[in-house]
Amino acid sequence: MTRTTAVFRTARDTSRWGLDAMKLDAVDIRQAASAADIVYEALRKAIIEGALAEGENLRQDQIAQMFNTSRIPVREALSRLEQHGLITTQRYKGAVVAGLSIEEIEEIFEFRALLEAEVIRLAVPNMDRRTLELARRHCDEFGKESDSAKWGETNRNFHYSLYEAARRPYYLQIVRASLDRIDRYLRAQLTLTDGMKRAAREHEAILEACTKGDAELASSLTRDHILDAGRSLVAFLREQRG
Amino acid sequence: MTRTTAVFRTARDTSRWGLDAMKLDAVDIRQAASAADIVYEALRKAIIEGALAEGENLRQDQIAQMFNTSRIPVREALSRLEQHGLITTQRYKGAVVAGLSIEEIEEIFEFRALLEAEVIRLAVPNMDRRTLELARRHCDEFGKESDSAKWGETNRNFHYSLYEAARRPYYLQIVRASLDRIDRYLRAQLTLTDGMKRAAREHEAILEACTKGDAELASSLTRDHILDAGRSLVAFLREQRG
DNA sequence: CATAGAAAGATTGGATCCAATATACAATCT
DNA sequence: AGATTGTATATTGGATCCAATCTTTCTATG
Repeated sequence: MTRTTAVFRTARDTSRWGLDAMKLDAVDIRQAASAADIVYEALRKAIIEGALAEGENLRQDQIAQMFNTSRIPVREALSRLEQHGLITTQRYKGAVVAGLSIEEIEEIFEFRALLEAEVIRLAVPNMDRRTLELARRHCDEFGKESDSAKWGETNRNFHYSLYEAARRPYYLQIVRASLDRIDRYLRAQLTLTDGMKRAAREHEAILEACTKGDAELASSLTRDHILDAGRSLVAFLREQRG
Repeated sequence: MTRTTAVFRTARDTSRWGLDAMKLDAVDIRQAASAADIVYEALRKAIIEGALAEGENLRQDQIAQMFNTSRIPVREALSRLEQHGLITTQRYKGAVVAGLSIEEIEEIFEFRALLEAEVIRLAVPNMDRRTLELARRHCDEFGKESDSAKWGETNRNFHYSLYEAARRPYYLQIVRASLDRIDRYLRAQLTLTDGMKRAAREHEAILEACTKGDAELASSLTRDHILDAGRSLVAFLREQRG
């Protein structure tokens, strides 16, 4: 391992040798993921996609064995998940996948509507041809996917490709976190209703407004898109939960 | 320590004995803070109040010794601080108190204006007499305090006492996190300018609008209050940083 | 038989130890 | 001298061990 480091250290200064010719990417080796990063990302993905049911118990030892590591990185991953509201923990009792009440879900949708409507309003003036083309490609993906996991991914890609143009990293971080919290419920509902077709239509309309440069229209469409999704999800859950 | 635990364990089941008569508060002993909680809160407070300068190095070992504990709880505390954006860490290099660029500060103020204006709009219809009286008391505190740490605390108390009425825990969590990030800069500026007097006047106006039940006015006053503070802070920082 | 209380097992929180990496500095070569 | 390489030290990441607590099971007793 010491050898490996030495190799990279030498490789990093490309001023001499013929290294330039090798066209190595300027990857910063130090950003390599830690064990905690890997565990965190895996658990986050599992929770978001609904692979881990809400209320499910997360035992440190068990997770550690899954990832062939000790409990220390697992604890750090769990700590991060708790900060993001994806799990809840009790001292000496452990962690469970967080479940959301219908009221909490309603609040998050209301919040997202406010935030994302503003983000896209700020984004529209900055959208260049590349952004719109990228969003167009994501938008076209919707027709093809029926798997809810992939659909959810495409949904994120579409919205974020537009939101990026707002150049508001802090807003986007919050948007991401709030979507993380309700994505499972959204995906579960989309597969069981005609929500996907409806969402696809609304995405088309949003993209069109962006292409025309109509920030206000894009904003209000986004707002309605989110509120509609929230309403039908809540209706679905009330049915399901009784 | 074992003795102490035994005492608590016995005290917890109040079914027997004459404990009911003692009118003990129903404090859940299990919520007692862990070492990580204590370290986290202390560091968070220090960063928010500006006691720890931005860029300052946070050594795990050093902090552990300060709190008479091992590095494990310290690591967890640092992890939480990083999730909240109060510090930045690099693998094998450690943690430093996060600094914000002027652009980032502007973005956070813009974000807060959007969010808090909405929160207070939602809150006004729910404000009862107790809420308004509490806010009034906090508002009256402003005249007395000139210490920036206490002023900052009073400022939070005032705003949150109104925001609570919105009954939107998720919104409030985000509001709190975004204020945490810029509080240091705000406090530093307030002590050096006449910002405190101005803020006090604006607080009076906001409280008055709430008392009258004018949600739209309270919302727009809050929005302006935050944007004004942001603008003068940014001007101050541009001066200071050159 | 039901239930309070105690013992046993499981699980988390924290301490200590080892490994991996970074930084600072001395040694060496041109 | 200046650059480069090796080494020593400091610091973080991860593994293992112990203590504190929760949960379950068992037992005694009414």
